[in-house]
Amino acid sequence: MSRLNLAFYRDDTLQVARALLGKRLVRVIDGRRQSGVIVESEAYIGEADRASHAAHGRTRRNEVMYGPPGRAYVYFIYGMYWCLNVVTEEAGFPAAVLVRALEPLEGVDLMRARRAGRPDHELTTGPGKLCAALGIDRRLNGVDLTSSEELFLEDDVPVDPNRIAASPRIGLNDKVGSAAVVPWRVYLAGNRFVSAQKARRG
DNA sequence: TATACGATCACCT
DNA sequence: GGTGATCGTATAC
Repeated sequence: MSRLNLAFYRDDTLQVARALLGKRLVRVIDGRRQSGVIVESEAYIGEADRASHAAHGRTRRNEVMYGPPGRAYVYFIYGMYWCLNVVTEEAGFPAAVLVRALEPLEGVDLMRARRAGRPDHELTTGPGKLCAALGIDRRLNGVDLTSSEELFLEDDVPVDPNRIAASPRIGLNDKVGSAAVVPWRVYLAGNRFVSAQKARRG
């Protein structure tokens, strides 16, 4: 299994969002691997994207998005959840892909322990859930995914492009205008680990 | 210094 | 269908 390299992340963000589907997200804690296949992601592209954290320019919070590609951008939301992004494109241009859902593969026992009381099919079916399951928090913000020993991505089995579906991104405020409707969420159609709260398009 | 709110989730009816 | 939890961040005073 080979690790994704810098060139993978430096690419066009929408391309990376699609290419991440089927890749393996690996978290290593105390030498134990916990991993899952990415089945859902969302692209956030530049300051012109009004739904992006970079929509109002560079701040201490979003500065990792402005840095080199291949870094983890981990942010805190709603007072209790963490979300994981991978930074894309050239340094200086703020763009990233939010990892929204995983199909668990390795270390499921550890994920169950961190998500006590949740059934297996709800361990990683959302951006907050997967960070809880894999023990991802602010300590990993800015980590270089091309060299880190605790968080990285690997190649896995190729995905049939025909299985990739797209939809508007989830959870955006109406105030972001047209950014709320562009189909920058992508996912593996039919996969049971795609996040699916309520009825949802796509 | 104060305040409003969010790239969510779980639990309620 | 609706909403409370809970706090870092941005922005307004």
